Amino acid sequence: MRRSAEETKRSILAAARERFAAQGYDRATVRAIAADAGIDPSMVMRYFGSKEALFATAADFDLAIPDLSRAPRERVGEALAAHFFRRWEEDSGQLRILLRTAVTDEAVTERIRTVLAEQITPPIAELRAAGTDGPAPSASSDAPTRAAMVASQMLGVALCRYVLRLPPVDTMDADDLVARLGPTLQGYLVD
Amino acid sequence: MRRSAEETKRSILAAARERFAAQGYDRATVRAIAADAGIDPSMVMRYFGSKEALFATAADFDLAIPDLSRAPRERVGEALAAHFFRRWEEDSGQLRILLRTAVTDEAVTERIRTVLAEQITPPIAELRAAGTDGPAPSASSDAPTRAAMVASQMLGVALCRYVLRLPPVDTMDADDLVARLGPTLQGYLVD
DNA sequence: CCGTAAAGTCAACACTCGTTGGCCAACGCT
DNA sequence: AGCGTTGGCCAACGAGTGTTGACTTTACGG
Repeated sequence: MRRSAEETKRSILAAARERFAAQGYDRATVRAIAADAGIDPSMVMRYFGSKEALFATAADFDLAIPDLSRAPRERVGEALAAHFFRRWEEDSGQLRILLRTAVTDEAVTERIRTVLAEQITPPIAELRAAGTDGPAPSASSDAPTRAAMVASQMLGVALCRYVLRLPPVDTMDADDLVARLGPTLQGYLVD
Repeated sequence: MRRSAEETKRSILAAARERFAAQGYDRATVRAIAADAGIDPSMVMRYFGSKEALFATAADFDLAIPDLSRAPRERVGEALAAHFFRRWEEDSGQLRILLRTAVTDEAVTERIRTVLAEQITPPIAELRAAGTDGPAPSASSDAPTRAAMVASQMLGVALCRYVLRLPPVDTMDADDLVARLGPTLQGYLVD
């Protein structure tokens, strides 16, 4: 009994997150994760049951979206971009796991679809409904399309910055990126 | 001797492209590719030497970039977006291979960096140099940054449309996407 | 102070992968 | 017809994978 159970469990989880983020699901082997955590591979199975279960808990995090109602209407795009980077810069591991595994694992892809539909689209629809004052019918809402355009730009820049490490996006100041992405998101949000 | 050598070779290559595009490098097994081509796995080695060599020839294609000098200056963004989709819609397989493997294979990532630096950045630098009439010094050219922003948006929308199949981007008309992406690229290109 | 449960190690299983070498069969030529 | 070349298959090897069970060591409580 060197370490406590909870302590070892956290150690395994941390090593798993790092490996999954750096190498993706297939190339991150249980043996390598165990070696990083300083224990035997069998302990991974003991504490998490299977590699897939380990990945499930390692990839179980929330990507909360802010309320767009605050922030001046002319700068909502910039505010949204800033929010994303504020979250990503403090922990890019989760995002790297998401992008590295989404291209292979259908479950992760489905999760992104859900986040887009349930967490990104509604605030945008609300923002646009608030824009049209009065009982404007806003016939066929294109909020899903606008949300998807926002997602495509943000996923793209995240891919280039954290996964592909494409210069000069990978080394730019987050502030500079926000300044450049702001007008784009603004265009997608409010035309 | 059922088929000619060249015929079988093409058959293997076609199966390989489909598998690599759909599953990425690791999950596209030599055995599965051989089964798709209707021959024995050993034939793959005979004709291509190794799995990595097979991948190299399967992923060896050019992503040519158009000349931005034509097209009216106010619509250069839209023209560029249209060009990408014209190329992608006729053969999305190559692009899927690129995106699915770039997140795992460092060589593919490096290839993207090279394309960005040698094929995308120069035309943009030239476009901007042509914009400033006269001997404007254009002190520190931010063409690399602008090119990277363009790349981030286009890679992002390609990821969403062809790999993640994120609704509604995956089913939208290419024309509609071009219309929405045009202003964004325009902003990145000419401020 | 000893027994017991927890924390950890070890060796192995069953499987899949890329890869190899030997064998077989069909065609084209003289 | 005979022969060599060529396209193809079969069986197997060696390495690496996730996973399992039995064994060993450590700490703690009566």
